[in-house]
Amino acid sequence: MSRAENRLEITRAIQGTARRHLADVGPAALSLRAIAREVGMVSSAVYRYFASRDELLTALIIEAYDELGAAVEAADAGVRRRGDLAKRFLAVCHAVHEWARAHPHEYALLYGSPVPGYAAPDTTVPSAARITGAILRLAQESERAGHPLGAPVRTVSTQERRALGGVRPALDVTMSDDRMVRWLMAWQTLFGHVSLELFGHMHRGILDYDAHFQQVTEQLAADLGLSG
Amino acid sequence: MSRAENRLEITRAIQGTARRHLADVGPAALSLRAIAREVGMVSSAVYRYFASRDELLTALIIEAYDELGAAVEAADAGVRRRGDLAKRFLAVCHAVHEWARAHPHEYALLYGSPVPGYAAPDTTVPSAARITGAILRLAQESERAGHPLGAPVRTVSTQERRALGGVRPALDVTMSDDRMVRWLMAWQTLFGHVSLELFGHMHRGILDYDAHFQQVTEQLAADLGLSG
DNA sequence: ACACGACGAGAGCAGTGCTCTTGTTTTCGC
DNA sequence: GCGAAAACAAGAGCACTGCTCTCGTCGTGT
Repeated sequence: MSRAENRLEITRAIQGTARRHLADVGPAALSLRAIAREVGMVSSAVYRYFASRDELLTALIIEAYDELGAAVEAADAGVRRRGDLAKRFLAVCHAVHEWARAHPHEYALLYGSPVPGYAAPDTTVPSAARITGAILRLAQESERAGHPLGAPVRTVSTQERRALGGVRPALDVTMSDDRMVRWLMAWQTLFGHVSLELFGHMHRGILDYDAHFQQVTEQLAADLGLSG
Repeated sequence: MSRAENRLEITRAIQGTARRHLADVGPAALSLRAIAREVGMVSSAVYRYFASRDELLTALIIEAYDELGAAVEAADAGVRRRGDLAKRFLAVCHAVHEWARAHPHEYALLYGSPVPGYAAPDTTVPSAARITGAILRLAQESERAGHPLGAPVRTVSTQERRALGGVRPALDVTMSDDRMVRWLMAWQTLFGHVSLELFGHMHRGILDYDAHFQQVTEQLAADLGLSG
């Protein structure tokens, strides 16, 4: 085995072990030493592969974003042929919900509190944009199909018009301002629901998370004008 | 100074210092030893006042919930006399938004990722319920005033009806199911917006957070049927 | 007055991220 | 093919962390 191959394999072993530890104990309790022990190295040796704990964390963040992004895109593609935009939107929402519930620590790493002293580098941006991009691409298709919004939107202020200016170039989508407002609200509701649920704020209030999520996402689809 | 007085004062000094450290470095980096140093004690002495780091954290969580709860209630009370429900709702939303921006680490402690290995005890529940309670009390008043929802809600499924069963006893409010669905969605949108903003997910997309928040909350008020 | 309990200090344990040095092994240029 | 250079693993060490245990000291209720 060549040196380059070996390096790749060990890097993968470290990241894989880190991933499993992350799922077990969460990002804040991730121990580089414990990872090294399991891989069969001494802790200092890990620094040959990742310059710091933060760099390892960045790799895990990108991996998680890409996994969630792939899940979302797969869910969309799975119903694209025989489904209308409402079905596709619901599939995307459920993909986010299910992935988050299956990987609560990874979800917390992505959408929970930022790790203190850690600032995500720009390398994470493209992977992060996959999820929001997949959602807003449905919005764009909806507009191109000429579907009106299900619930009307108030007049968009000029400040808000300016504020929205960054979304189109960042995610490479185009649509009217009022549609973007509704879809951004749906985006916030979706992640608000998932975060509040996963972080325990629905405890003893909502008795059936899945039923409530179903109701909320169907309502979002109706507000967006997706239900035929 | 009697022993009991002294104990109270030192307890407060520890919690106050902890609070300042929390605002500086965030919950995960909270160091009991550093707090002890600043108070002028050795770390082991702190354990006379808080049985563990987790117990200190619990005290901070309750303090933060109560502070946010008080801010929300004050915002509501401030416009109650001369304002309709729309103004009160907007005041409450802005209170949450502003408190979160002024105290990002405290907000993260409350609504961000749970601290690993820490489970919030039931003592935090009443304080946590103040915020959601203040919001849903507006919903109740809106219903009692006979205001219809601004955006209609789909038929509430029987599963969802059951799922909502815990909200009324937990927060001591009553309202119809469809109204509760809309208000819970508004609750999710509000905290979704704040979390996504504070945790960096609107970076380079939304160029003016305040303008967008204004637009979104006004839209929520309209959907809830609050705007006269 | 005295015994008990509260208290602060200190040492110590097991763990952390990270750095530096040391010895070994692989790779590459001549 | 050989020697220099780079890559690598290991270990010791530093400054931390939460937490426990012990040991004197001092305030307080009986």
